[in-house]
Amino acid sequence: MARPRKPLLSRDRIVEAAGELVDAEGLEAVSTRRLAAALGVSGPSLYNHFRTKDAILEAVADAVSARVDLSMFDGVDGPSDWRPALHAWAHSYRAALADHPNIVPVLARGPGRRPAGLRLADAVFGAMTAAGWPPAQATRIGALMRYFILGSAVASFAQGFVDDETAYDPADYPHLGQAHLLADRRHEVDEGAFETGLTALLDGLTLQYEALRPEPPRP
Amino acid sequence: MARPRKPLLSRDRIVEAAGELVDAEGLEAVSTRRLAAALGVSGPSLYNHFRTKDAILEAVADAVSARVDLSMFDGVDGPSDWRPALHAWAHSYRAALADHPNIVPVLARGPGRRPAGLRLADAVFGAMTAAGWPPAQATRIGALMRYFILGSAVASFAQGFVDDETAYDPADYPHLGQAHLLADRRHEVDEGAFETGLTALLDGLTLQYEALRPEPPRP
DNA sequence: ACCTGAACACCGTTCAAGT
DNA sequence: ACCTGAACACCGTTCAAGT
Repeated sequence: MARPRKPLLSRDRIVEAAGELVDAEGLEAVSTRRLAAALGVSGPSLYNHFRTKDAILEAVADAVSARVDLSMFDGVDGPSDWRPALHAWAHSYRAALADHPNIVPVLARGPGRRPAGLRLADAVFGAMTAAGWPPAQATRIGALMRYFILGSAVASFAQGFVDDETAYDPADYPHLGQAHLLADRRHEVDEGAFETGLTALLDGLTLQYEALRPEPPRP
Repeated sequence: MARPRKPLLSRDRIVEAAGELVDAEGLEAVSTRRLAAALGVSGPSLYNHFRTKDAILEAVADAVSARVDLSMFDGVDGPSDWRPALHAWAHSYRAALADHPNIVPVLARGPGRRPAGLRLADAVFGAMTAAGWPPAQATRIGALMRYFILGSAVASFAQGFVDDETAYDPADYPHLGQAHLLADRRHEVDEGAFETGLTALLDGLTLQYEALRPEPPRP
């Protein structure tokens, strides 16, 4: 066959298959030939729909961003709204990344020109300024939340340790006696740390917010 | 030449050259052939000193971990010490990563069996427990600090936006009108966000610490 | 022990050729 | 317009051969 009457491929089909391959086997497993084979097509065909392999991965990443709920920012317009919105958003964001951890390194490169990534950045910034944060602070909040959430997805703590008791010699690492157990409890550990960190972050931001708009002095 | 009387290579020389290549041209630029050429040697020679290319990158990453100052944890043994220690450590850690941003994705995979990475995890955990944090909380602090610090290095906010005004159509992204300026001010923006986030995190942890050991009730 | 060139099974991407 | 096979310049890694 040369050209079929109905196109065999579409951008959507390619992105879907690429996403499945990334989820199942990781970023390194995605080659144009492997992906094409999964779609029943030859390697170079993909280049009729995307300029590069990287553009395909960007599209996969953006599809993940698109699943992050932003609706909690809609009603934000005062001092009492921003905290719960940020909390709910952070959890939605993290959940989306946890569903597709292998693509996170691509997301970490930034929104660039990816529409869903940009919508996300726009929504946070808009909501924080609406809540009364000065623009420079709103930018910082968007940035630091990004650090924490992406960091939690890309730099899992528990998963970073090896499930091998002998790897952690007490003579070298006196406090890592239990570290080999982390791998087993990794969801528990990483989720606990995420919630603890998120709460600390929001508590700390609340202090800064209150310092920004001081209570009227009591008589 | 076949085998020279003095070895041409050593693990240290390889790690040093690999680090320079990563810093100068990025992770993707490191191929065994390119690295070997920089060392005046043929590709397969490297396999006499490292089992895989990945092991070389792990060694480069560990050399970066080794430059993180841990001395501030030495004297920690009470309630007033942990916060400044954590603050100083976070800055030292971030500075080390900022010097070698291209290797951060390798570091993000976790300490695994890398000695410097393990020493770092050991020191934080040891200091937090010494300061009176319960072990489960100490683990969480190590994890959440890791998320934030690695996240700030791997998921730069300012660098994530494109330096192109037309990329951010106000109709699509009403609040990103200034986003194209972020690239220019990226150090300022990312450093400001890091400090703001770190302060918030430590403020929040301080609240948790105080809740843990309540003040003796006032009569 | 430590280096070499040849070889293997892969890559991403280009391009002329087909319909 | 959209697919194909052939081709190019690369990869990581193995291995027999050399000293």
